[in-house]
Amino acid sequence: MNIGRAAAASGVNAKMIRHYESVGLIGAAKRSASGYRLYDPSDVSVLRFIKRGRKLGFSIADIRTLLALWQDHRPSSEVKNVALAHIAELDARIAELQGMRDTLRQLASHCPGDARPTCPILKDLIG
Amino acid sequence: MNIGRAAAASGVNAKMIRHYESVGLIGAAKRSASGYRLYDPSDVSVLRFIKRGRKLGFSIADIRTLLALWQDHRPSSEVKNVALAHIAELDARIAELQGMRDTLRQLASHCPGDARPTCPILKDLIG
DNA sequence: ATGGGGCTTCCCATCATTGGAAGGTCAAGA
DNA sequence: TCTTGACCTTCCAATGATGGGAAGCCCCAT
Repeated sequence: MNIGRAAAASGVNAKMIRHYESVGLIGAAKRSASGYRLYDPSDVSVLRFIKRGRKLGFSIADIRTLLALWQDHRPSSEVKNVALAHIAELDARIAELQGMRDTLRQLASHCPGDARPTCPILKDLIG
Repeated sequence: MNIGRAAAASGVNAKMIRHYESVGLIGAAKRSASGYRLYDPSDVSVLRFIKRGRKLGFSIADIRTLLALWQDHRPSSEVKNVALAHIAELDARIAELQGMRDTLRQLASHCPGDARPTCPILKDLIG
C-alpha cells in the first residue's frame, strides 16, 4: 500500500505521515524499488492510533509514550498516568480560557456598542 | 527611557518590544545617538495595552485592530464586535478542550490503573 | 508515447515567543 | 584613565504541528 492509500485508510494525510516518520514517531517505511513508501495494515493501525491521540489533544511526545506503552504491553497504570496528566493540562487550559472569556464577557456586557468611542473594554486594556 | 526600563514599566520584555516593532504593531522607536531605542510614557501605555490584550487571548492581529480603534476614537460598537468574535472563539476552543477532557475522563475512569496491560484508553486509541 | 495523477525531497510559512552569538555603549568604581 | 559589568544592538534559529508549493521521478491507462 502506497502512502496515499495509507493516508486514506488512517485519516492521517500523506504529508503528516512523512512528518511523523521524520520525527521518529513511526519507523521508516519500507520502500518499493522506485523509492515509494510501502505500508501494511499494522502501519495503518499505528497511524489511526496517532490520529485519535491527536484528537484527544495529546502531544506528539505523549503519543510517542503511549505508543510505546501499547506496543510493549506495559501496565495500564502507566497509560492511566499519562492520561491523568493530560486531563490536568486540559483542565488548566480550560480554566485559563474561561478566565479570559468571563473577563471579556463582563467587559463586553458593559460596552454600549454604539457610535460613542467610550468603551470599558478599551478602558481595561489601557489599564 | 531605554528599552529595559520600558520593559520593566510595561511588563513586556525587551525582546518582545523589538519583535512588536519588527512586525509593525508599534511604530519604530526613536533612537539615541548611539542607536539605543528611546521610549516615553505613552509608548509604555501602548505596550501595556498589548500586554493586557495578550492576557485576554487576543491575537496580534486583533490587538493591531484594537489599538487602531482606540487611537482613532472609533465607535465602541467596533471594539465590541472584535471582543464578541473573540469570545466566540474562546467558547469554541473551550468546548473542544472540554470534549477531549470528558472523553478522557470517561476512559480513564474505566482504566484499572494496575499491573495489567489491558486498558480502555489504549482500546479507544486503537479504534 | 503521452498525459495525468501519485510519489519523492526540500524549502518555506504559520503564531508568538525565547535563546543565543557577536559586538557596541554606558556608567561606576579602582 | 582603565576596566568591568550591565545594558543595548542585529541576526539567526528553534519551538509544535501542520500546510503549501516547487522540481522532478514513477506508474498506469489510453
